[in-house]
Amino acid sequence: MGATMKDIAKRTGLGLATISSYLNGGNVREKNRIKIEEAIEELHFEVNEVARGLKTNRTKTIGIVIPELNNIFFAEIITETEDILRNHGYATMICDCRSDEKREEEAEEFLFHRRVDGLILMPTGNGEKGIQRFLRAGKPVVLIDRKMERTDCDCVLVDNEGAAEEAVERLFAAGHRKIGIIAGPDNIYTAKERLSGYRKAFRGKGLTPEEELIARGDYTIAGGARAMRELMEKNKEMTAVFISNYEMTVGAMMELNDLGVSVPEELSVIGFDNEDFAKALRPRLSIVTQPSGEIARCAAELLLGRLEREPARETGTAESGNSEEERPETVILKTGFVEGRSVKYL
Amino acid sequence: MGATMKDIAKRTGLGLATISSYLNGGNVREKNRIKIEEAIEELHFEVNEVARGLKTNRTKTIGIVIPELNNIFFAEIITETEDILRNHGYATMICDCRSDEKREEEAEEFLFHRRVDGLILMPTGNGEKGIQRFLRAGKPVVLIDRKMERTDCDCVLVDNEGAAEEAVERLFAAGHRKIGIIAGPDNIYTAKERLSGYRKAFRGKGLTPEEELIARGDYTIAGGARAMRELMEKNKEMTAVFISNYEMTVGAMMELNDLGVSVPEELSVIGFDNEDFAKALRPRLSIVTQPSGEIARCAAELLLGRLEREPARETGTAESGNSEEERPETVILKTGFVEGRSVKYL
DNA sequence: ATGAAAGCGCTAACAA
DNA sequence: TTGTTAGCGCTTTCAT
Repeated sequence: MGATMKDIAKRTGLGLATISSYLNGGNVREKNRIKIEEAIEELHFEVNEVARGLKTNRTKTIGIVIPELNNIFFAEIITETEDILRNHGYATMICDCRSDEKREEEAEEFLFHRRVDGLILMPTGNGEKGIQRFLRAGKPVVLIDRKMERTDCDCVLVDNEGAAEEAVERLFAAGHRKIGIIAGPDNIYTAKERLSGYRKAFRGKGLTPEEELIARGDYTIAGGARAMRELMEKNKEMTAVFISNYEMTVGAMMELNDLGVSVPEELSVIGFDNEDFAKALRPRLSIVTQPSGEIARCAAELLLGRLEREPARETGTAESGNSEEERPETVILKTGFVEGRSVKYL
Repeated sequence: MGATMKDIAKRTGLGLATISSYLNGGNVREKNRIKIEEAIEELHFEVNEVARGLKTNRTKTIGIVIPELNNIFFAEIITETEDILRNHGYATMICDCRSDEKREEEAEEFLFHRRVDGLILMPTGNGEKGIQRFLRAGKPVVLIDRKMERTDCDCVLVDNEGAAEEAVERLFAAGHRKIGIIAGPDNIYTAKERLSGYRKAFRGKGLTPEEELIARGDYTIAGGARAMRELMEKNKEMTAVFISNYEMTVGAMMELNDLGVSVPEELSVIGFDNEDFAKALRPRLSIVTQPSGEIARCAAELLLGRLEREPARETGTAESGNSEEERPETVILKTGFVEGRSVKYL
């Protein structure tokens, strides 16, 4: 089932090359063009991209590995990326690794076997093995959200440290001093940076935060709830909290609900990400926002750029061609802040 | 770059068929097995699934077309589906068509050209053209969330009408009579069903809802907000509202915030989907929930079932083989209800 | 158990 | 401009 170019050739009495030429926008005599188009119509011919991919060694497919699809921040990035890539003729294969390092590596292997032309990765683990495989094959890799020290590829980040610092500074500016933080797991890049920004804000005031004010969440809703409870129990004098990712923000707000703590009267709160959620809360939550669209555009641009520049270089020769252009780039984007009514001015 | 089976054959002195046999779990003399494994190791050989797909006419890839990836309900289904499929060796190509019929059809064409083995579709439009293309080629299609009258393929739905009816009945049971609804666009299957359930609940009480109590949203956050405002303006006596999808629930709650309406004192509310959101609100929101995991499992199961049953039937012969098994199935799943504190007992 | 050879549907020289 | 031909990397008869 499914007509092939050969069928079209036979039907029109033309050669394979002519059909191929037509299909790829080459010059074909008007008369033949019409014949070909008729044949295509009648035989319901549709190009087989798989065969094309085998021949050209380019599948026009990009792999995306993501910790959780079921996470609005990542999902937003993916949507936009997929859109851009598809507009450039690229399909995307998405693998959700459920924040599991092993599954992440399996996904990379899986995608490599399917010969995707490039990889967009929001890393869960620190394993470079999967990435190196791509790099060695001359396939571009773009990291999103998290940096990996030793790996040589493009990278799109936001200024996590600055974002956290600014958020905490706002709390200071509102007169707060006993400011808690719900931090993330310390093996995650963004979590480290955000905690570091929190500390930096204290340092800027010549202060050092008490250790009890720092609660560890695990970037999940449940973890955020747990951390908030812990914070409330250990810090009777705490007047404000900064929550360092979206899921934990949801969890923390749930917990405050359960505890019957009123915001901002009894506790001021600044959360993270997802404007829609923030606006639906009462009172509206002040949050740090990340530019997901811009992140997606940057990542897609970096990837497409390399894809067009290096025409599937077959040889893995160490010598780099166009020196400047080939160097990995790191783009750092600014975060935003959306003011709600969850911070009380003391 | 990248070793091929031919390289392994040369290296080991064996024939291509033997390597292929080894790779596909066939029987190979112990001695040769070791040789092959060594060669694979040294040459960094990795199977080329593209070539395999061309030969076998099965890409082991499933296409998914979805209205909005950036929508928690769909995203949850996708995550689970992708997981199951990948565990069965299938990759998934996801296309977000942004609730646009034209883009939906483009996506279907796009995926067909890439020769995906099957399609999971959460339809936006009513165009059957894209689907027919798959069906004609003997490729299974599973519809999720929305039925299409004239199309002959498997389908996984929830009991939308029943869910809405039950929700409204609960409001009746709490003593409400002036119950509004934020309905969805009437060209969307689920929206029609849910509105119908609302009407049915009234009928069950021997009543008919006033038309002013029915506001049209468009299944978006902004639309939900708009509809809620409209409802509040037109119905001064309204004591309760049922909101018929998640995005509109978020929007409606935002609007109630802005209007300073307190829930449930001034207005009782039942929303839709997303337990996490519902629990983070104050007071907790009562909601109808959909079994996204189960939907995903059903869809994957139906698809994999057909994929295994019909071994890429080449011929498009009209006669159906195993009569019973081939008939399209429609699965209708039950919705759930999570009780919050957003309904006042009058 | 293994090898030889044909071919999946396409592209890309090279000729004509 | 068009036709011929040789693969891309794999699976799959059919022999051996």
